[in-house]
Amino acid sequence: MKDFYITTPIYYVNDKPHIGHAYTTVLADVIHRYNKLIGNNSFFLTGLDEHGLKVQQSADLKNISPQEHCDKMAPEFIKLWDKLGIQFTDFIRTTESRHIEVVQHILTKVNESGDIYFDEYEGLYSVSEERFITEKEFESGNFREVKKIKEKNYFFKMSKYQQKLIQAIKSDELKILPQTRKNEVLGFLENQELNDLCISRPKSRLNWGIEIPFDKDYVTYVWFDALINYISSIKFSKEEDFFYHRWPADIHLIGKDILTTHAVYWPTMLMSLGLPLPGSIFAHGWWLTDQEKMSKSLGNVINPLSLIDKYGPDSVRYFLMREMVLGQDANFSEELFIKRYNADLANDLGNLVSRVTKLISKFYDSKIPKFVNQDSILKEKYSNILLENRIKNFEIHTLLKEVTDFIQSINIFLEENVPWKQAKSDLELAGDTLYHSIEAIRVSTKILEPVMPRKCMEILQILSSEDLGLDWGSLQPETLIREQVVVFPRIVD
RNA sequence: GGCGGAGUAGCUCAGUUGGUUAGAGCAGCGGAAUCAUAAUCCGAAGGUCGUGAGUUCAAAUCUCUCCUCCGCUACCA
Repeated sequence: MKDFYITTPIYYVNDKPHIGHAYTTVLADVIHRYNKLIGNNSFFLTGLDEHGLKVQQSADLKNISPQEHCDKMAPEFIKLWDKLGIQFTDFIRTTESRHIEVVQHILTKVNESGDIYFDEYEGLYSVSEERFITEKEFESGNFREVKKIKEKNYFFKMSKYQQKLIQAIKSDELKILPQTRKNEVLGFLENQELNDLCISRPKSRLNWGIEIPFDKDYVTYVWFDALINYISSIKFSKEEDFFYHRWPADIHLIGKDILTTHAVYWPTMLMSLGLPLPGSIFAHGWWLTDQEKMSKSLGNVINPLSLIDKYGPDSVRYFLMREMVLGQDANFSEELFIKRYNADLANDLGNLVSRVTKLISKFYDSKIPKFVNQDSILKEKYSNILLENRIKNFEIHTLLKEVTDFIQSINIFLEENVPWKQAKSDLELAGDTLYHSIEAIRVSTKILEPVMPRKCMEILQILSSEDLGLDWGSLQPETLIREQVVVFPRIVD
């Protein structure tokens, strides 16, 4: 069976990583880990986009070579991913030879198949920015020295695949999620004729790029180069078995700002190559901050990434996953973070762990008590969480809501059965209550583990059950509870 | 301008093909409990479901008017 294959965009090294990069990457990591949890082999690719004008300009400003600039930026990303516990399978940089070779191979192949032609391009050129600008950019009035100039370039026959692309999107052969993004792309494709894509830049103007293999005077347009990372990483054209064991990707995770490149350029490139299309493209929303509350003059601007140092990576991962509704924009503030953390992690889950483990220490000498009844309301509720479906539909947010609801029901279960009272008259009955409670905690933790790997491992270690799976009833009576620590200390202002 | 989305309790949002007193979490209020991280549980309160009209036995849910906000309208990366 083919591996599950998930990607993030490769991030442009012009910028230091910010919350948007972190969100996409955490989401990919979480989906990757969930797939492993349910028994799939999963391949998770992320990396860096290192060519193009802006990289060259950034390097020029610092008086270093573009490659040096990239080599300085790359560790910024890798360090952050390490901090956030990102377990990518491969990290690709577009300046690596393994990528460059594939890009050139593809250019050659597409050229030979007749999908590339040489033509004159006329556009609005900004002298100060050293690049062509769009009509929209021109209308914004932010560019002073704008000239209309002509330039010879190579074009990819994207328009040739317009109808085929519309068909693929309509039929969900290429699924674009969420639905509104699919509508957007279809509206765009059906209402106008697609133009061909200019895929080269003359070296006289820009030389930081991959040389066009059949014309030494040109380098490859950065998007044409960058998108190919999704297949160069997995050895397209080099190791067929390795490649087809992963391609097509199950999901390309992207921000909504790069929808067109992924939903139009990329699939048409694949069509030209005769490769299968990715299963889905998921465009997520953006993190917003309340303009009124976040202002420099008030001095209360917070860098979201600073929360990692302050409160730990796992709780940030949880917040990102829990707070953003699928595909929509979400608000970000430290206040929201603290509320969410205290409510779900400290008050509910963390406190519950203390509550139950301490009862077990007190009444059962720290050993998991025996159960009397096979079934309980908790076991039944657990069986209603359809983990696999949620993961297949990328409904991480809904899944987390279901798990927190389940955790709440453990607290209710305790209130109803009052094991601290039961224990005084009927140790066996109280033991049954506690077994079902602690097992419910264990499976909840297991489900949360892909989101909060380190913290959940701590809890599982307390229960001496790091190696147990998702099945209800795996926890064995007599298992020793280890020393309790406060896993999610409450945040007090 | 064109196409599309959204406007539901103080806040963040759920609300299947129209159908009993519109739901959840958080905040606030009252109470219970005291095993637990001043954590937990219960209860009440809180909404003319953006506006106006229409269709219907029945509309947050369908149709139309208007108001507000947002997205897309490519070949920047």
